[in-house]
Amino acid sequence: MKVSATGSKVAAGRRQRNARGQGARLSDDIVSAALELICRTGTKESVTLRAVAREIGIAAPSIYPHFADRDAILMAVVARLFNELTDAIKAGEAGGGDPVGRLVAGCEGYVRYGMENPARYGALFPSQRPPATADDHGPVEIGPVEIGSDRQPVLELGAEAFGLVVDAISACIDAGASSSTDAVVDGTAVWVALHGTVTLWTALPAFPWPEPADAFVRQLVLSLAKITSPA
Amino acid sequence: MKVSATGSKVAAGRRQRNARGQGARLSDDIVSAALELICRTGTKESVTLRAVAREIGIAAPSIYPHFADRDAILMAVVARLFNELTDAIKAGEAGGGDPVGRLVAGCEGYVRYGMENPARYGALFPSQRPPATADDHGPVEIGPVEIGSDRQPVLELGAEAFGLVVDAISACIDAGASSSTDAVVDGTAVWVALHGTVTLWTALPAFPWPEPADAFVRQLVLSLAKITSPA
DNA sequence: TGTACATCAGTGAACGCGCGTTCACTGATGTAC
DNA sequence: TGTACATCAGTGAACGCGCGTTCACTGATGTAC
Repeated sequence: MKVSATGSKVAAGRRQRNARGQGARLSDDIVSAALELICRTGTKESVTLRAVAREIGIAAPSIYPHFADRDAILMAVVARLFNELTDAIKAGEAGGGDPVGRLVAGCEGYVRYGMENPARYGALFPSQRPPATADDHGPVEIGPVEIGSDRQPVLELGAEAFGLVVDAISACIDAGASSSTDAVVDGTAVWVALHGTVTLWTALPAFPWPEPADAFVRQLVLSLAKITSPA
Repeated sequence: MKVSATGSKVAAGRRQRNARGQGARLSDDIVSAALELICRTGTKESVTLRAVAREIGIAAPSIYPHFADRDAILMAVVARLFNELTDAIKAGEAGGGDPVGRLVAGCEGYVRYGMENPARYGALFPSQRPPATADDHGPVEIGPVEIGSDRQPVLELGAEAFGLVVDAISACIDAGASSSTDAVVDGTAVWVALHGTVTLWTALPAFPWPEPADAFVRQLVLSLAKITSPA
């Protein structure tokens, strides 16, 4: 018998009705079930109202009092995942020693989280790209454009994770270990490289990636954060 | 009236039947229509057999003699897109002068292609991530895992583009302009950074990205390719 | 203390939609004799 | 030269499925009087 983070039962046939006043627990179970589906299938696509309901053992319409639609569920999932990612960076940093060690270890924590949880990491960012305003061969009439409504919140939610990287670089600058003159720009470069590493590595596992991953990440970070005196 | 690359008509109501012996033209039109859908919607998801057929003006079953299934269509689309990406890199390189200039310009061409054609670039790589063998909170029974069948070919198709980057770095090494001792590993680092730049930039356009993009890319490449004497 | 009532936390059937896929078919065009 | 036939390049109707969403409903539990 599986038990959700909130303690109520999940996925074992018909679910036991929450006690009066505890209706909100279903909200957590819905988010957990959506995350479970993402992990099992590797894609957000699998999160349909009916699949979520099936996973929990409720009727599909029971979701409506808790979430307006599919996007609202995904938004809650993304919020939970960004917390996990931030925690992974912090846990990494805690294992570093001096500022450079902390920066590198934090970035390794980021990449390790993505590598070990590819489905979770992949769910963090919107997969739908907006049509270019003038995509070649494109028709004049662009048609109904549905920007994923979970696009903007990613920025707010990801700000903390990004801030950790920038702060770690700033600490290196302050310690005289980095020649960077702009922690934000160089933090952006580091972030972009970490993201590319996670997404390409997990998307193309058959590519001859340099092993071990930690050493590869370390080199990336030392270069892009302009570290002058590596620990 | 729109005309496909092969000269036959596309999307204008009922399509005119191909002449005897020219049946293969429909194959190209199917791929073009799938690409058109991807560009218009920003996601491969929109490529359904029925949507493709609607786009061309044929009946849905008419696709079967040309493609076994949806994945076969997408595979053909990806092949076409990798050629475009490779061309973009080559066009960039052609605008560079010395080895370092060519490397940087080629990478700028890569990123420019991705930025200007986010839907096309996004379609190049499989969006589905494989479930981790031991995703946390995951159940013991993993369930039916559908690895996107377009996963492996990406490697072969992308090999040429990746090779261009590696060769450009090798040229820099040979010219004494790079302290790299492993063009493949450093090429991987560059590729990962370019990929991260394109995907994050287009996914999160509201992020305060450093402008101009070309200068950002240039810095990334100079650092990761260990260029010692920038042009 | 008893009881009527309100509220909570859902259920179950039904709708219309787009999808992949199958099946038997159609009509133009080339070719063998 | 005529004509029967094979082939090509598709069509149109139909199937069963999962989906989002709606609607009226149910049954347990707390609360006012």
